[in-house]
Amino acid sequence: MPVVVKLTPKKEVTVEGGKTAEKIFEELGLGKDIIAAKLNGKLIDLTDIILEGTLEPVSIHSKDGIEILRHSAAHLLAHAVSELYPDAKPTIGPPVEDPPGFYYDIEMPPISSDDLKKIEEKMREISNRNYKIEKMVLKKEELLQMFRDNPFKSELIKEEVEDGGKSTAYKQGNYVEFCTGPHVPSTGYIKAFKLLNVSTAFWRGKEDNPKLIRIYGTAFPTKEELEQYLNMVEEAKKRDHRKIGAELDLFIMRPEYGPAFPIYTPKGAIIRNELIDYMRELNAKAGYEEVWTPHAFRTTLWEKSGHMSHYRENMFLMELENEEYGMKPMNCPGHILIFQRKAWSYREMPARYSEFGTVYRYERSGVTNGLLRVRSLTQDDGHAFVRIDQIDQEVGKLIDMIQEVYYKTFGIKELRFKLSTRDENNREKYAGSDEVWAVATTKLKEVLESRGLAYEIKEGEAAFYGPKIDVDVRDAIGRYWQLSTIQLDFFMPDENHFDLKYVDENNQYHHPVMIHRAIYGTLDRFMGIIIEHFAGAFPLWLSPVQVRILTVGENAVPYANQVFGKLKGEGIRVDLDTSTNTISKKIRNAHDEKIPYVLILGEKEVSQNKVSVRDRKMRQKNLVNIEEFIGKVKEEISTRALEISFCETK
RNA sequence: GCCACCGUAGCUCAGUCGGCAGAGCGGCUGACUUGUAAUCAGCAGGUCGGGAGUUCAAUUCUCCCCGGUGGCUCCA
Repeated sequence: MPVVVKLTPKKEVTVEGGKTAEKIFEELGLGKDIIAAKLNGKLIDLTDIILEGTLEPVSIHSKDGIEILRHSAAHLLAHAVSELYPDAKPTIGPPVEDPPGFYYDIEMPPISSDDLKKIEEKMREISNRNYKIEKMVLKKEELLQMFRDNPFKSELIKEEVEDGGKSTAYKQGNYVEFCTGPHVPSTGYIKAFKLLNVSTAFWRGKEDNPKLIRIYGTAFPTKEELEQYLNMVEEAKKRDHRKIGAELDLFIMRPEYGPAFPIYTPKGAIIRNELIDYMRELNAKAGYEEVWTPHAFRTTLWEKSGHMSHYRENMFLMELENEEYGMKPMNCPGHILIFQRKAWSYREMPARYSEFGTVYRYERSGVTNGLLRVRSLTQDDGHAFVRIDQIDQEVGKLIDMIQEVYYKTFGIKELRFKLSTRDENNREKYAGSDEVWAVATTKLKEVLESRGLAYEIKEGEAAFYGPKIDVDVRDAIGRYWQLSTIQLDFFMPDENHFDLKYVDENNQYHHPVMIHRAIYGTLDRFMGIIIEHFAGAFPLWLSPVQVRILTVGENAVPYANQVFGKLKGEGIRVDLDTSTNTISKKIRNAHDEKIPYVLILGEKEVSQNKVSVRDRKMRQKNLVNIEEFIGKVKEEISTRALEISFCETK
């Protein structure tokens, strides 16, 4: 029977079937980098016999090929562990796309980083033995017999293989894996790999299940690619906001007095305040009225809002004069009190309140992280109280706002939109009627789709009070963090909670829907993300010091003072370095501090009443008029330009 | 909270197989008065995260605690 072999998307040949994919490719003269095949679009092993269909070679350099390589590398890891620790019980070990690599969860005694080296050596040894990786097709009973000593694999076989059905296992040397494959042809294909770290995980992610050792590693088709990746990781570590935050003196932590309570220094506070000013402008444009609410309330409020029953473990609570108080973990109940102060007409909806509200959440000790996960956090919070027919328009405006902020103003392109819906099998966990959920979820979906945004649906991740759209952004080392959020809430406005109302044109009362939203998410996490995004080289409007004046020789000092005063008078954040350091040293310091522009003032500038401008990208424009420079700088600041461009030569 | 690793000067890090604690940068002082990515010299700076134990002697070994990092879990 004929097999159509697609050599490239355009080039096809037809060959006779009935032999292995490997044989077919070999006869067509394909190289050794072919490690698997695709039959009618499905990945298979080279050793599979092909009868008919469309067959494509899968190169180790392709996306599929690399995934197979990493999957096989995970097996190699489990194989090595099994040789070194005969009692170890491998569970699952998948490839991971982001960050690129793989892991394997194994039940075994805890290991150290020295052990990791040993395991890696053993992997190399097994790779060099170049075992053939052989596929075995086995009946369910045979598989259960084969893995009878491994309760994890047995559980998987019971679940995944039908009674009376068959599945596959792969054998390399004495090591056998229950796995559907495909895999590289032999262990010798896995050459460029490295084990990265060890942690723990729970079987199937449940805290009460057995604890497993998770070993992370990565693998690439070539040693060069592996090296390149490891270098990239090293480079990324230099952008870590904790490192840059200390170097540029933006914030400090004093864990002995307040673990995960960030303290913002003068320079960091400038960035925070610039971020606030910008968002304040956007909020005002979007119809939000800024409010302010206290940092603590009696727990009577938190009981009414449901926080005492749903969020108590994360709250800072205190008792005073026999009354219990709680630091606010969220701003919404405060905003609800503001909404409740008067009667509302349908004509006045939506009502919108915003607040840069600092909230306090007791996060478990192992989860905090620099500015990215803290216990005191300031949200660019806002609540819109809307009629149900206004949901889509309101959400649409927020999506536009998110896009403007991230794409345009900050140049952050890699956003991950998530639509979190309720778990349809557990409806009782959620508040509100089926109809309302259906309408709200559909509306959110439509808003995303009408804007052509790719999004992931996260079933079961909705808040109990309503579905939501979240936006995640990556940090320097590739972890995703949630920043923006748009949450629909039918719960707090209802009659069992705050019983919020507006009256319609027929004099009927309705509950408004609450939209909880934050664009940055929190100033803290957002600052962490942009520090890494810009690697500390902020756009001019955000830079704590926008211009530094450097003098060459003491004769230039009076003139430098004059220029300094002029820039300061224009509202530019400027400082002055008249130290006796060499000009080289002053430039180096400014560069290390990522100061956008430096003015170099020496004899020439003094005598001609000009300035020489050098930017942090080492571009320079000599002897220009001060006014010209000031004009351009002010323009870059007021337009919140992403790039510094004064020294650009066209 | 769980597991592994880590904690030495403001920062980056060396060091002690148990015997008076080191460097570079930064800071201070002085000299130099400088033209595009580190001028030279001197000085100061440490309860070696905290507590307990073993020891003639602990920064080093043991235990407990605190904190950090990476994961896991959690994340209204």
